[in-house]
This record gives sequence, C-alpha cells and structure tokens, in this order.
Amino acid sequence: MGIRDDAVQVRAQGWRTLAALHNLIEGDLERALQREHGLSVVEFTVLDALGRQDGWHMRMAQLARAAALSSSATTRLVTRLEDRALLTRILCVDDRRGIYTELTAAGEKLLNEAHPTHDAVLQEALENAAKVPELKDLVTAVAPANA
Amino acid sequence: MGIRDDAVQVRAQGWRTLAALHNLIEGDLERALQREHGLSVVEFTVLDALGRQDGWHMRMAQLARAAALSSSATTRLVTRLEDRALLTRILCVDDRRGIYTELTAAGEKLLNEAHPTHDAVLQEALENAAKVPELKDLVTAVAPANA
DNA sequence: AACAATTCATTGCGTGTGCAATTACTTGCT
DNA sequence: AGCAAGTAATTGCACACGCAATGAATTGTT
Repeated sequence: MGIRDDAVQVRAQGWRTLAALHNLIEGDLERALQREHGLSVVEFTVLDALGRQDGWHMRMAQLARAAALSSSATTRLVTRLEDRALLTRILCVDDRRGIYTELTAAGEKLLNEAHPTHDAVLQEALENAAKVPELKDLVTAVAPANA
Repeated sequence: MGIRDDAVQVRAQGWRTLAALHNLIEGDLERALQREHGLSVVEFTVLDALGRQDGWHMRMAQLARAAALSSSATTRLVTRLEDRALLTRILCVDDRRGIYTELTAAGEKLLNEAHPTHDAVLQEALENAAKVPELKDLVTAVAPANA
C-alpha cells in the first residue's frame, strides 16, 4: 500500500461520509416537511429557489438545476405544484418555447410556514451529526461553528 | 438581520452546497458505472460493502444501512444482484429469520473491475468540483489535499 | 408450556424519476 | 424567404423507491 493507494482510500471514505451526512439530513428534512406541510424536500427546494428570486421568474431549466432534477421530472414537479396552486406557469413573450414559473400568494404563504420547520430541522440534524465522530469534521465544514 | 439569522443562512447555504456536491459526484459515478459495468451507484455500494467484509457475511439490515435504503428496497436490490449471480442469499442457522448475503466469484470479479472506474471517476469529480469556487472548501473537507 | 409482543425480511401498491422520442418554437445558413 | 439545425418543454415508458401490511421466526411473560 503506497501513498497513491492511501489517497484512493481517503477519497472513498470521504465520499461515503459525504453520502451518509447528506442522507441523514435529507431524511430528517423529508419526514418533517412532509409531515408538517405536505412538502417533499425537492418541492421545498423549488419553492425556496423561487422565493429567493423574490418576485421574479425562473425558467424550467433553472429550476431543474436548482433542484438537481431532470427536465422531465421538473415538468411534473411544476405540474404538481401548479395543481396545488402554489405556483403558476407563465408563457414567455420573447421566447415562446420558454416557460416562467412564479410563486402564487398561497405558495409564498406555505413557503413562509415551512421555512421555520426547515431551518430548525436542519440545525438539529447538523447538531446530531456533529455528535457522530466520523461526521463531525464534515459538519463543521458545512456549517462553521455549528452548535 | 442579527447573528441568529446569519447562522440560519449559513446552514441553509451549506446544505445547498453539500447537496450540490453530492449530486455532482453521484451523477458522474452513476453514468460511468452504468455505462462501463451495468451497475448503479447503490448496487456498487452494496457490492463494495460486501467486498470490504472480505469473505464474511452481511445481514439485510446492515446492507440497508450501508446503502442508505429502506428494507424493501434492499430486498429487491439483493434480488436483482442475485438474479445476476453477483451474490447469494444464505439462510442463517442460528436465527432463521435472518438472511446473510455473500459475494459470488462473479460478484467479486465485477467489483474488482468496477473499482478502478469508481476510484478514477471519484477523483476526477472531486478535482472538477474543486475548481468551482463555492464547492472548493467542502471538497478539501471531504478529501484533504486533493488534486 | 402456551401465548403475546417483537424482530427480520418480503410483497402490494402508489408515486417520483430518468431516458428517449416528440412537439413547438427559434436561430442560422444559403 | 425558406429550410436545416438547435433548443425548451412535454409525454411514453420502464424502473427503483418508500410506506404499510404480511409472513415467518424469535424472545419474553405468566
């Protein structure tokens, strides 16, 4: 086992740790958001991305990027949220292939309600993860001076 | 905006960064492993977890934990791999509810073939991520002294 | 020893996802 | 102007996933 092999092991271990932390946080968020607001993590992510634009539009492709989803999944996700009247599709006038999406009042309301849940659960998940020895360092890298 | 609010923003941003990096790496691994070995990331993860036990068994629940999957998903995943003759189910004698899984020779072979791909793609993905300013710090936390 | 409570794994069912093909529109080339 | 190539979003399809209910074996209780 030389130096090169060690680096491989370090990366593999690091990747497993990253995946573990990601999964832990996402699991907690998923359960909490679903239970309290009927939202999945991706759904929240999309609403939040739109909310951060504050009154401005986003195209489907941008949304797909923000949610780390394929374009087809994004189409259906937007359809779901539109059916729940949380956002609206707006046809572009300048490029009639493109579609803008915008939060409705109900969407903004739900987002504002869900945000405290999201933030609290995220904090708690990070605190819990920081107690796990093999996750601790990564946690502080994600959120410096946590807990 | 006080100190408390800042911490919330930092965590939210950190979580988005973590998710972004995770997604980047997983996407690259998924494509490469699928294309070159017909394996998904979870499938590789399970084979790798078994391989790291080196000749010893793992129960379904352990596998589920290692792959961050539900028990039902694990059942079907193991079934898939068993159908491809990459691993075998072994009934426990001491606890006849439990089931051990073990790599077959073909499973070990495929794992050995896939490992270089996995490691190379992981390295490359980390190097690419390190070039993205907002991911750089997290990358070095995952794999110190990378690139 | 017999029965309730628990645990491990599997199956039914509904849902979200990606890939590939498709539709609608725009851009570039001649 | 007209047609090919490219791009944005949507749909068909197959598949992997989680939850809840089930089957099978263990552990605990009286």
